[in-house]
Amino acid sequence: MLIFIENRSWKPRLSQCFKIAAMEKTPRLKDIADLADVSIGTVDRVLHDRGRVAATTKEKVLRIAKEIGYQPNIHASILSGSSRNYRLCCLVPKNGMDPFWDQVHAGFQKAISQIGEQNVIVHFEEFDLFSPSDFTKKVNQLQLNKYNGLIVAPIFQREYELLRKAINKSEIPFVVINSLIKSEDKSFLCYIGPHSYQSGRLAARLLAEHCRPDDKVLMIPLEQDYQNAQHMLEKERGFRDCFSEIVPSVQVITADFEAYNDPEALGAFLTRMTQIHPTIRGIYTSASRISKIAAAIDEQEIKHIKLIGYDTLDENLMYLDHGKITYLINQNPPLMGYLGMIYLAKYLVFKSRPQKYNYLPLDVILPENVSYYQNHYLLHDILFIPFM
Amino acid sequence: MLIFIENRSWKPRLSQCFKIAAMEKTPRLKDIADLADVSIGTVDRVLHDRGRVAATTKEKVLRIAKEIGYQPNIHASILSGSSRNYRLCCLVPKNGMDPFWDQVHAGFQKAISQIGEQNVIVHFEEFDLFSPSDFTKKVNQLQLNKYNGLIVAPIFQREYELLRKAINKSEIPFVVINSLIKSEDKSFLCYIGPHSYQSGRLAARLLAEHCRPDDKVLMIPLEQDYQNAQHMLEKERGFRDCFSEIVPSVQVITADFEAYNDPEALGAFLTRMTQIHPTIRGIYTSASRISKIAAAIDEQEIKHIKLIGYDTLDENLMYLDHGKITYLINQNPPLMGYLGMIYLAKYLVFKSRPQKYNYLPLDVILPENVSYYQNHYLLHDILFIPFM
DNA sequence: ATACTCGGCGTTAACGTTCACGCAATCGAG
DNA sequence: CTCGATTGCGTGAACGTTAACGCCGAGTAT
Repeated sequence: MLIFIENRSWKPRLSQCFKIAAMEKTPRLKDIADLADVSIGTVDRVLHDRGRVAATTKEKVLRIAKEIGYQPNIHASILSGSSRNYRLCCLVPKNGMDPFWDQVHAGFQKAISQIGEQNVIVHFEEFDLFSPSDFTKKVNQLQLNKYNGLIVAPIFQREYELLRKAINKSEIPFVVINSLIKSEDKSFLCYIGPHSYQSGRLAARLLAEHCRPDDKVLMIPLEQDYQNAQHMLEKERGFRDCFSEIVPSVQVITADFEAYNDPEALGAFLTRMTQIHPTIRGIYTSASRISKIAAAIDEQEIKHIKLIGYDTLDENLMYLDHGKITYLINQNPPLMGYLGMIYLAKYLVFKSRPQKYNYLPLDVILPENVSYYQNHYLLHDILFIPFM
Repeated sequence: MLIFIENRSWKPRLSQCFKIAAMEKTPRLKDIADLADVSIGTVDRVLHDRGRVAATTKEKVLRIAKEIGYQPNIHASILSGSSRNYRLCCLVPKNGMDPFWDQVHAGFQKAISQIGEQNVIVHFEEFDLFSPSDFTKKVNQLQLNKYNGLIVAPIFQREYELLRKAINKSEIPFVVINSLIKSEDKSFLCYIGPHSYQSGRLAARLLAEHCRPDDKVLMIPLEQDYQNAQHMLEKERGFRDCFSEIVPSVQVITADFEAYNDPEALGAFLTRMTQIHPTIRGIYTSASRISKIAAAIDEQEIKHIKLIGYDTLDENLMYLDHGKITYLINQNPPLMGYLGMIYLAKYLVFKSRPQKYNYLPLDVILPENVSYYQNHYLLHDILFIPFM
């Protein structure tokens, strides 16, 4: 559809003259205003729903805007509003305590470096990954009304309830990352993180391709109190479902071992398991600690056993290179941090609402393609993008 | 470093008052101008090297700009220059002839929809994927001086030479996608496409994990005149290198079959091969036509044979779902088109020079994670981003 | 001496959007 | 009937950068 807009005056700027010949102008507020016989200010009030406009005028403006396909000029918008600013708060596990969360923090930093120009200030409220009480403490000292938005990792299911109620009362938008709590409450702006069930299925598929009819596979979560972590249970469910669908004859054995920081104990445990179940073909760890298994397992036992786990942590990569770990599944922690912050900032700055559920890609990693998934590949080039 | 800038007047806009308390302003042209005792116009001339400035003034301005860490405001810059425009030309295989290139075109379209605001006009000059002479014809009717930039897929090694010389004479920036021609000439702005050698290695690794000592693997390129396509040769080299490094006892057999559109002939050929080499464990196709093998191969023969190939074409996905194809490697054709255009546009609009070599990620695809790599995942959210 | 060119610099309109402010008309309460 | 509140709308400054234009003075050619 081509609409002729009469009222545009052309000054003899050379480049503009060229432009007339080359392409039509994109419609502006002014064009809507002219067509609707109102002022720019009125159009702006309509489009931003700032009230003080007659119902008929409003309708007319909206109709015309739609007809001529108005799209706001994001650059003008930012430039104009460049004096506004927003305060975000990140309630996440401490940086420097856990390699997984360190990578998430790297993603945050990447996002911050890109949205800095947009007048977004980020405050970190970090808690101890292994201490529910520390989480509660940080929640209590959080002054929600100081912020325009919140990013939260609901690591502790029960303790998180407290925060949720406070957020709902204050009505600030919040983004949930890493895991979804089973709850009726869907008031979050969006979720960004792995699809745990699917992730378990993918691991199963990779192992299943190697299994013969009477093989067994071992699942060792390596997570403290994993029965209380929703995403761990989902992974196990996916893992088992996939096996029972594609190679039902293979037996899946779950056996957790929480003292994963003691290599000798873990080694003894693994030796015992392989003796009881000599046809074990693969071992799956649903946390990111598969390197603990690789370190503890006996050189001989591993010959015909495939190890699979999560994330490109340095320890994991070492064993992947040595061939002790066969596959890693990348849950892309930097992207989680990056997108969480970007989406929230975009929502505040541009009022652009993200998809509600954003499942991160599950990348299968082998020594030959690992380089593409390290160092936030692609995030280097792709920056915070203004769009509505 | 904190610099106090005296001369900024503050109008009583509430949000701005808040801002003073919250953070320092980022330096503007005006701040440089004040410190250097010149006008904005002069500073702009210096920074854009538009001449007409005394050497001492120029030096002074540059020094101050560096000292206060001046970064141009990209939004103001675009807004101001929004009347400029740029013309790009895409010299690529026709849309609608080949599923791989159709996906590349989808990436182009995505990029166009995002850079449209930036006043970039894209013209397509499409040639027949299977006709070197058509390529030459299109090159000859191309008026290079009409464009500010070029994107080219050098499918035909020899015929491409002609174009290269013309480009070099005209000195317009050009982006090379899909494959790198072995040539001394490195004058292109950047390359975007697969790392063919590494791609072959990855395929080898995936198959090798399934091989026992005396197994064999079959490589069937399924490409017309594949000896003349540089990237095909690279893939084969990578494939063989990887096998000889990690399981040297496995024999790699290359056997091309160009009549790949005749399922019966291909089926007969495969039956013959499996009879001659009964221990074949896997078949690798270095073009994106692995579905042809899946369609032609006998149900019985495939039981213990893993098929691996490239790209998420519909035909390939069907056989992946059915379990006939075990792995697909995604070379991400949409991303190739997308980035090619984005990088060129960014270079023209923002003068930001991309990395010279951009190798696309090699994603391993199974039925459980295929959804993440279809429909240009992520490109939906991540848009053309202004940055310098 | 006059008419130029041109180096060096400042001024200013324009890009499209936002939002505070202010004016006029209308409404409702006293 | 009057006064304050509210509704509906227009005006214009501001955001930071770009580049056309024009002025001044020094140098050069006639």
